[in-house]
Amino acid sequence: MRRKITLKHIARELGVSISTVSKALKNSEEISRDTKDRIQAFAKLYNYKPNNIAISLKNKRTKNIGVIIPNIVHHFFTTVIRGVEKYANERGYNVIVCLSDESFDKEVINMEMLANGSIDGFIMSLSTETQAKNDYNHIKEVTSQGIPLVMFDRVTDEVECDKVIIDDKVSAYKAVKKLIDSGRRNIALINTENLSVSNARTEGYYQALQDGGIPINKDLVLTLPFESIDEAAIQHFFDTVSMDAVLCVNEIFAIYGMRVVQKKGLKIPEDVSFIGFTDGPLSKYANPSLSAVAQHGESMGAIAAQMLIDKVENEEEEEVYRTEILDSTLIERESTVN
Amino acid sequence: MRRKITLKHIARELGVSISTVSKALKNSEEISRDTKDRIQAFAKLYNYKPNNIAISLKNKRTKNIGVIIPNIVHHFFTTVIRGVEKYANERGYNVIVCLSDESFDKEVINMEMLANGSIDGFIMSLSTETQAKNDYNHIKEVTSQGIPLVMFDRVTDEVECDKVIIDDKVSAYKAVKKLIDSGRRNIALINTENLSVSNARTEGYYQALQDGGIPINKDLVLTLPFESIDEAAIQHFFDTVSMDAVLCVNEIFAIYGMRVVQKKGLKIPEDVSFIGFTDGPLSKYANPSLSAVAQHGESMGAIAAQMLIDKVENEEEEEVYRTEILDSTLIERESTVN
DNA sequence: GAATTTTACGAAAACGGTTTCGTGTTGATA
DNA sequence: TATCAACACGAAACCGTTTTCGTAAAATTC
Repeated sequence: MRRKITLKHIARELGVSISTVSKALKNSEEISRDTKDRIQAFAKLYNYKPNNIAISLKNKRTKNIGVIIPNIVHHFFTTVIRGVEKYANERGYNVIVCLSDESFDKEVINMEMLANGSIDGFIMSLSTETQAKNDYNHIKEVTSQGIPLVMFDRVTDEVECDKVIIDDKVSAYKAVKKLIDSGRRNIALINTENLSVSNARTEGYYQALQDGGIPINKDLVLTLPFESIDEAAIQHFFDTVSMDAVLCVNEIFAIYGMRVVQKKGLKIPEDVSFIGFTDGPLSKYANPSLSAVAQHGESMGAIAAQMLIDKVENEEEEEVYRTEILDSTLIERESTVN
Repeated sequence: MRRKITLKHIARELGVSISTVSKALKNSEEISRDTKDRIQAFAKLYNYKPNNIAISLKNKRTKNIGVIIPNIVHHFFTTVIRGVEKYANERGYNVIVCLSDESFDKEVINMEMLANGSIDGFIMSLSTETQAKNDYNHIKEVTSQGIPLVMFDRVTDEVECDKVIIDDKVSAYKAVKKLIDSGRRNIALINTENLSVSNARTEGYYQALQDGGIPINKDLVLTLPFESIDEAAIQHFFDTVSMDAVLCVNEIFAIYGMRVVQKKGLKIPEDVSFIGFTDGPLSKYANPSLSAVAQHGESMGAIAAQMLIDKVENEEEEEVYRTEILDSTLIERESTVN
């Protein structure tokens, strides 16, 4: 077991000082060609690589970025991570992933753990619990220490920092408008409690109906607890309410809704159109395939990473925060008529 | 912007030495009650937290574990990460995720980056390119430095380390046997090139046919390039070959296959049964829902993390390596008859 | 009251690097 | 030949901890 070699080893072995070795390996002008050659050859032979931790301590830079997300078993977050990872890697950063599991406490613990020197900055999306509690002190604590933060998707106005989001209201608006334009009048909505993005989508839904001159009917809105598939509630909803289109704030609700509707002998999209939020494999491979609002998670992740690293590397910039609003795309598939 | 406070600050502020502060905060017997109280109160007031990097350097322990996977936009790997993260977190470790993107080069770069002190050990699953190349020097390099490694799912005999896998051969065998027992005779297989797990599953498929007294017909096997959905090839396969059951080495092939079969007017499962590998949301929400071999990624991740951390923390144990073989479960849904 | 033991703290080394500054040798210049 | 700059290198500080060891002063013992 060859243990990692250090500058000290090389110095001792070659009878020079540590500083000389360090300089030689950086090809410093201060060191003679001869000595540099000897040292570089030796280092190469023993595959010397500087210790990241020591460098981090010296530079007060870890080249790690912390990503805190509520859930990783969720296609959207997964694509965001991929975007972050790809971009960060290109700029020489590693990504430490922490899952809050939609829990406030875990979010706090994870942030505190990473904030003590492990990372240069955070990228995060709020847990539902945090959004419900509306308590952001742990986050303010971190930003007040000067640690850069970029929030994405599930954000809050309570914290001043860079943000990258899609305009959920406009996205929902456009989706509903599409349904109206294709002649639908009884448009239902299945949404979720306590979630910033769900609320924004709901606003867009109402706005589109209003602008389309369609009276609002609260019976057409089914609100479910966070992403729990309450099968009975969904069944009951479709049994008691009649509609010709449904907008769902997530994929699962839509997929499950389509099942129920099909079981009732209705045709999709002829009798009922469906549009889901957050395009993922489920939408793509559903039968019929599901029209969906694509959020482009990978770009979102890459942009968040770029904003973060730019801030990390530009020391003492003026404290000005940006909110980047990304376009969403309505991907039309079999569950809607063209 | 309150910058992070250090021992040095506290020491200067209170007119004591750094060592005294350090000891006081650890409640050392060496320090008088009075002094300890003063220091602890001060530290609490300014929310002192020791710097992780400095501790890592001192202890030669980072409390980070590196996870290298080919792809994160893949439900199975996602569940594994979740398992790793949950377990690791409980034991006070953070998880650094790197994606090889199925590329040999990225796998090498990521490992080298992390191996220079950033992590205490690795958990990894091989990229297809690495498996195709059959070159594991980067991995041997790391293990020879004494860095603990646990491989999962896509493993190789070429590297000596702990492993955690499911018995893909047996799993496939059981799935095919199930099909045979339900009366199917023309059982097709859709697999993929250059992938250890796909090969093992293929072996199980052949073995089950043989043991079931069913002659092997190579026409019933369609081999596709890695996870690319060659729609034309799949279409052609189902157009030219007739079968009454299909085993697929991944979800996507199965889902897509079911589509093609349904479009041809055949009924699932009456005319053709389908079983997929790696149970995920796609299988669960497919229409009809897809029977699948569940790999229990989350347990796999948790077990891998446990093996790794145990090794990391048990310094100089005898070098004995274990391979943990997990049971898979055939989850029967609508795509097979009971 | 002298010798010894506690008590309570500080100095310094160590982890593995980087970097500033000082200095003994050269070789060139006047 | 005396002076001085250039060269090539080493000492030491520093990043933020932990930990060993040394030591004044106070307390105890005889």
